[in-house]
Amino acid sequence: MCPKIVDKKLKRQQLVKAAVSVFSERGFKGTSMEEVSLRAGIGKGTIYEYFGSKEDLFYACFDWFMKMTIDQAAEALKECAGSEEKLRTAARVWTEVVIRYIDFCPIPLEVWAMASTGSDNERFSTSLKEMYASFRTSIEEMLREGQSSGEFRRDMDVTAIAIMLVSAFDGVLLQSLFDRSIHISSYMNSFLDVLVRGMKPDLFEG
Amino acid sequence: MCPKIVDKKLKRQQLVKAAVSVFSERGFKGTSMEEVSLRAGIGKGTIYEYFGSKEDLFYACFDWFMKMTIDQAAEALKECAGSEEKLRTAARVWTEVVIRYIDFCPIPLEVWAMASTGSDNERFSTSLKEMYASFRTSIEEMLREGQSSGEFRRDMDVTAIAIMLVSAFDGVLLQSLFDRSIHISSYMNSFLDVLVRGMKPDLFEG
Amino acid sequence: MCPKIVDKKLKRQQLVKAAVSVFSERGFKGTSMEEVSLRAGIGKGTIYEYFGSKEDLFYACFDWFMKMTIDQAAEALKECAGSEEKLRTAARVWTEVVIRYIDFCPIPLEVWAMASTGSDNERFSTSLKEMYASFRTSIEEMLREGQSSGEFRRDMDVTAIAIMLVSAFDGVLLQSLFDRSIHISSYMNSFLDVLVRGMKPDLFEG
Amino acid sequence: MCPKIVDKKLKRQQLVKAAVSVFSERGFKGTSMEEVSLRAGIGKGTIYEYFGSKEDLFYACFDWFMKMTIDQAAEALKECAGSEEKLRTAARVWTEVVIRYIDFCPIPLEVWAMASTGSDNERFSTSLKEMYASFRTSIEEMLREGQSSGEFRRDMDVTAIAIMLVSAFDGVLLQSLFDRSIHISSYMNSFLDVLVRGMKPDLFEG
DNA sequence: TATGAATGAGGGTTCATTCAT
DNA sequence: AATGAATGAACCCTCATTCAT
Repeated sequence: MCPKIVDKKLKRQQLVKAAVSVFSERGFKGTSMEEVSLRAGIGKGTIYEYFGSKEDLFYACFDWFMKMTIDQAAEALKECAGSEEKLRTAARVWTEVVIRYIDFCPIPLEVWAMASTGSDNERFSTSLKEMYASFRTSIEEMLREGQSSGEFRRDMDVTAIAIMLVSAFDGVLLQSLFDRSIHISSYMNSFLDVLVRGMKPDLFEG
Repeated sequence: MCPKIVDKKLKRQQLVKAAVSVFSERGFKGTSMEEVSLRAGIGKGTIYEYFGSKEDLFYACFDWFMKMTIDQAAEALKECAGSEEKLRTAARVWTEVVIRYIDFCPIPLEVWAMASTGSDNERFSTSLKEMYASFRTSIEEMLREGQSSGEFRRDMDVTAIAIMLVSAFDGVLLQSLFDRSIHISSYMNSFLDVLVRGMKPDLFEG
Repeated sequence: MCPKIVDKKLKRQQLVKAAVSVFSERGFKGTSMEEVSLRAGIGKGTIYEYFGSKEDLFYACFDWFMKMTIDQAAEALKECAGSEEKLRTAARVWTEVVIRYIDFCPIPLEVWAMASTGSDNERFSTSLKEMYASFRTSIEEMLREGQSSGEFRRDMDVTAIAIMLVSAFDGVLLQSLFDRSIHISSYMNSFLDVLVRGMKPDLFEG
Repeated sequence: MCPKIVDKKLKRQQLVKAAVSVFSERGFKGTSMEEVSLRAGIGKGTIYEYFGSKEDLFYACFDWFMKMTIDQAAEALKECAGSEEKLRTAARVWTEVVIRYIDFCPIPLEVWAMASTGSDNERFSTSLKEMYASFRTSIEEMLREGQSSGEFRRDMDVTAIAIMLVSAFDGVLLQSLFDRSIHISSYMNSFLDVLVRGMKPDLFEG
């Protein structure tokens, strides 16, 4: 008469949480649906009530990671005033995410690997491209804003800087994974010091 | 007395070549030994005459990629004079390798993913760490040389710059994989223009 | 909430039954899990729901044979009075088991072979040794009982007789396997007639 | 002009010797032709110059064991006078063979296992049957001789005793394999003491 | 005659997915 | 809605045998 009332949204989230931890530890192919179900404390078959396939589940995990990152960045950038401050804030947020969620960082790495191989992973490469485009555009805007305001010199290739900054951000994620003793926070700052100096207008220009 | 005479070294190399192309397309787990054997034009069992396991074969592929990169860099750096030139040359070599071998770049990516998950891949994470340490040290040396010669300012964090540069290099590899339309060469140059400016001593210092 | 309900114990037993018949026909190495699954009328993968490996399955088959033999012997010996009667009953039970289960006797033979070669079959050799020790001890007890009661002479080497009797029992199993026309039952009796006569005290002793 | 002169007989024997040791350690299926060739110090393909198949090679090993046993028995029995002495000599020879060649005894065991399973091992079961028939007949003859000479009583089932004795001999081989601490020699003697007493005519018969 | 590189059929095992309950 | 027993395709690896040299 009255089927069991279940908060499917909530259960789905819990399932993703369990899956994230397993995928992070074992990688996509190394993870079995059975282990996910055990970690989540539910039956193996039940996963398929929430996700159509292992890939769907994995995609949800990646999606969680992406959204979490974007949210944190948006939140932090809301209150920033100057361009340089924004840039440094973006770097700080990314650093914090990497440090805080380092255990789950194998997931985006795995997605990179999946997107770069195989042709049937349209979904992953599309998401990745969108995310990158979005990040890059954000950075570009910051830089352009800085140019308008006179904070940054006008003769620099904004797109290039943006792309390379995003690259550097990805790179520190990678290195943090293999060598967790690296203090990416201070490195990132020292690096930005130099880079920002290179972006400042010449003093005598004015 | 007179068994079939075969150049095992050469055949091994050809096998690695075939394996590199399959692993690049399908990833480690997605690659079957059968497909490698077909691509190499040999029998499935023959692979095991040259490599003890699928993992061994994959490691050989990664090793090939690593050595190839290092060799090209060493070759190019031999004739460089100034520190900035060295830095730019290193960037150029990396860019060229990425462009030229973009189809095989999924392999280091896969290795990154393997090294970050699972604990039974000691070999891969060790190699990776060594390679990173070596790259970082090379860059550090260039920077320090520049400091000694007065090309670069003394108050910058050499280690931080080195780590972040290596990160940026890795990052462009990643982005190139997902968006092959990116002109990493020019981006890399523009980026270095800015960074190097930030590393130059203040004019009025002297 | 209501998964498929299966009597796993029962199904496990049925699986062992099927496996016993295949292993008997083809030997351990000659048996494929596929054939076992076909004989059992289930899918190949299903076997692994019940047994962790082929060796586990085989061990279960041997275990079944051992336990069955021991049970039958214990049952029959319960009602025996005299020592000679016990001895003859033990012989009869063994004979009956051999005749009745002759088709499955290759299994203990295979275990013998496995236990005598290779060092990674600890489990099998341990079980075998335990079983032999148990059999030998039982026989020894019968003989000693007979000595106490005056049925058997005191100057015989009880351990030696016990060991040799167990050996003879094994031996008839072997010969029955290769030549099924042998009437082991009557041979066993005739043999015991002679042996028992040799074990009786000299008439004039009293 | 003049092909290398090789003593094929000798080389064949050396090959069998190597094969015997490997088969004994690893069993038939567990032995690879490669390991045999290594142990024999020759090329893998060379084995096939001397034996048509792995089974042929194994058969040769078994044949070596059989012939060796028979030869030793024949040699020892040549000089025996009385029936009991012959019986005891046969037992002693068997015991010595088992002790001396215990490391190679897995081979007849393996043959038993092969002959009892599979239908395509005609050769092995035929040889086994012949060997058993021969052994049994020899024992029977000894017993009958003893009956004729008055050493043994006439009312015993000679065939039964012979079969059971052969069984007991096989059995001690088995037990020696699993428990090498057993002193089969003394056990065999003690056992024969009892059995022979049971075979002696009643004193007052005469 | 001797060799060992090459082969490919075969087998144990895993696991995403299905479906009866 | 939830479950877990069942499945079978897929895959890594072994190894007896062949054959070019």
